[in-house]
Amino acid sequence: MYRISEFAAMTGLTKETLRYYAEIKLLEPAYIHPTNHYRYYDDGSFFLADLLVKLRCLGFSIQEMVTVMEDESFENLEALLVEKKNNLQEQMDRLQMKINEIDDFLASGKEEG
Amino acid sequence: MYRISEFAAMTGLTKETLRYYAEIKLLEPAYIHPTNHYRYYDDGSFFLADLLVKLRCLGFSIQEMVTVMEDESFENLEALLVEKKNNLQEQMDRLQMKINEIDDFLASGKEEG
DNA sequence: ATAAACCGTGTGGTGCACTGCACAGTCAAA
DNA sequence: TTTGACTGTGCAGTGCACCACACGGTTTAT
Repeated sequence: MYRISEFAAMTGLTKETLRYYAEIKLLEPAYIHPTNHYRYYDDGSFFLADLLVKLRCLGFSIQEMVTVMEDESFENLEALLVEKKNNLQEQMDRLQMKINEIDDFLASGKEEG
Repeated sequence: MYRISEFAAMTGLTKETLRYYAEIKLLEPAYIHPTNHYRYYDDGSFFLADLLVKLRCLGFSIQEMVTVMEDESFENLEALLVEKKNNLQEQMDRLQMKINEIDDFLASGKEEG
């Protein structure tokens, strides 16, 4: 069982983020001391926190991560990953369109100037 | 000279956005009535507003647009567009990396499952 | 026993780019 | 002249994902 600071160091999340994740029930401590309310995390918590860090890095929003965590068997995870991938692909397409627009903009500027 | 609602309809910006842009001196009305403080816009305003809409669509932040507008001759515009294009390219690269990570994630999941 | 380090709660702040609302003055048409 | 549409100001709120801080209790090491 790890206390919040130790667990923060293990996961790369800050203490504040861990408290926040507990508050919104995204990642609840494995155990909370009944009198002093200290949060304790275990190796199961670590597995989940590690997954959250990965998902966050992939661009998952808090709400999407909540959806992932709500399904303890993670059966939805693959579908959500595929969905996120499509999402990212659309973002890329939009960025490419903007780059093309800038190129047009620059080209038209050169003709006039 | 156009009043704010008419100008909003012309540009596609909302009245509130126009007031906000005036407040932060991104796009100031061509004329402000001295007693009732009504904002009036003209065709020069329209040219600028149209540019702002395009830049916003390209992903320019307010601060970047302010930088563009500060230079009335728009001599910096081309350099800023090139910079923004590189910026967008980097964003695309990061997105591609995330897509690759998801593919790895999905592939590793298939092996184990 | 005491000091340092740690933990809790609660609340407010951050940055971005607006949006919404209340209240009040103003203008245009009938 | 009255009604309704329009405009102004000022300020609070939005969503996201936290961060910072004050204040006070707890634990750990010396």
